[in-house]
Amino acid sequence: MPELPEVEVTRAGLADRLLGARVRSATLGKPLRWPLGREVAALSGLQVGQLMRRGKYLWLPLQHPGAEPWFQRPAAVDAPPLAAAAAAEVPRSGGLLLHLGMSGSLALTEQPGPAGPHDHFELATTAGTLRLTDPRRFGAVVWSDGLDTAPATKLLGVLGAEPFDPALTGAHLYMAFQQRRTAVKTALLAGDVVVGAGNIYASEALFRARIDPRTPCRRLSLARCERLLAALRDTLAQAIALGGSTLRDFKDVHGMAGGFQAQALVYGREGQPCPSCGAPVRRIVQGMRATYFCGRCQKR
DNA sequence: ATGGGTACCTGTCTGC
DNA sequence: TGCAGACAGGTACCCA
Repeated sequence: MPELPEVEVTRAGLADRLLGARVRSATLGKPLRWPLGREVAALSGLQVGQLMRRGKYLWLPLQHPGAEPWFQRPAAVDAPPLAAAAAAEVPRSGGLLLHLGMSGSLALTEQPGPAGPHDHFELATTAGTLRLTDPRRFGAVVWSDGLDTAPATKLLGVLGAEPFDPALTGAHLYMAFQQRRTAVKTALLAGDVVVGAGNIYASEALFRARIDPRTPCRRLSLARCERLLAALRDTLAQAIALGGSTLRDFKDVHGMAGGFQAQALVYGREGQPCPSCGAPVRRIVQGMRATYFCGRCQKR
């Protein structure tokens, strides 16, 4: 489910509320994509930093608040033994890397009800309880000591550019695509050139750019790469403004569905008239994923 | 190295 | 009504 807009809507809804909160406890449900080790038991007392997004991942920094002045003591006297004891019990500062997979969503509630059968991770904090609901369990919660250490480096290192990075240009797309023989839709989904477009927004952006999703990357001109990047940015920005897309599972942090799916021009609209020319929208399968497009408006 | 297919898991919808 | 099968927003991994 969650593509970049849904993850960004989630981040925006959580960041301010969680900033500075202290972890009370962490609870695991059924296993997710990767095991979260015994770090979970030692998260209590850590303080939440600025929630960030990279691609479809969220990074929740958790820092040891030892340097915080909420509890004053003569540091010179007992700092060494206390520091040694803390180091043995509490993980080094780091954070949780979260992924929503296909069906995940996060909610932060002050008074959470009992956990449901699809609630697989819970972080109780002084700002409320953060809960990950994910029926298909393709999502992930992983501890990393930092963004510059494993496993964060491994997971994030393969990601392409952020679509809204002002340094990213159509020329970058063009150069990267010159090396590729795959269809442009497949390349967008792969996310190693530009991140953020999943199955919905890849189809939507290609429609808006009037590019046939089957076009081999290396056949795209510079002008069409520029058009594609602009269309991708427009599509993602519109989706973020509308709270993302909800096909079935996605909810924002308040439990509200997104609104973009009603604005989809081709995704999920097989046989319906193209909003531009009226020809029936086609559905094909690329890389075992459905692709929707207009065979008349979108050119190879 | 690139690129394709497989696997992970559960729920919902369709057609017989 | 029951049931098998297809399909669903992602992505790491294995093999050609």
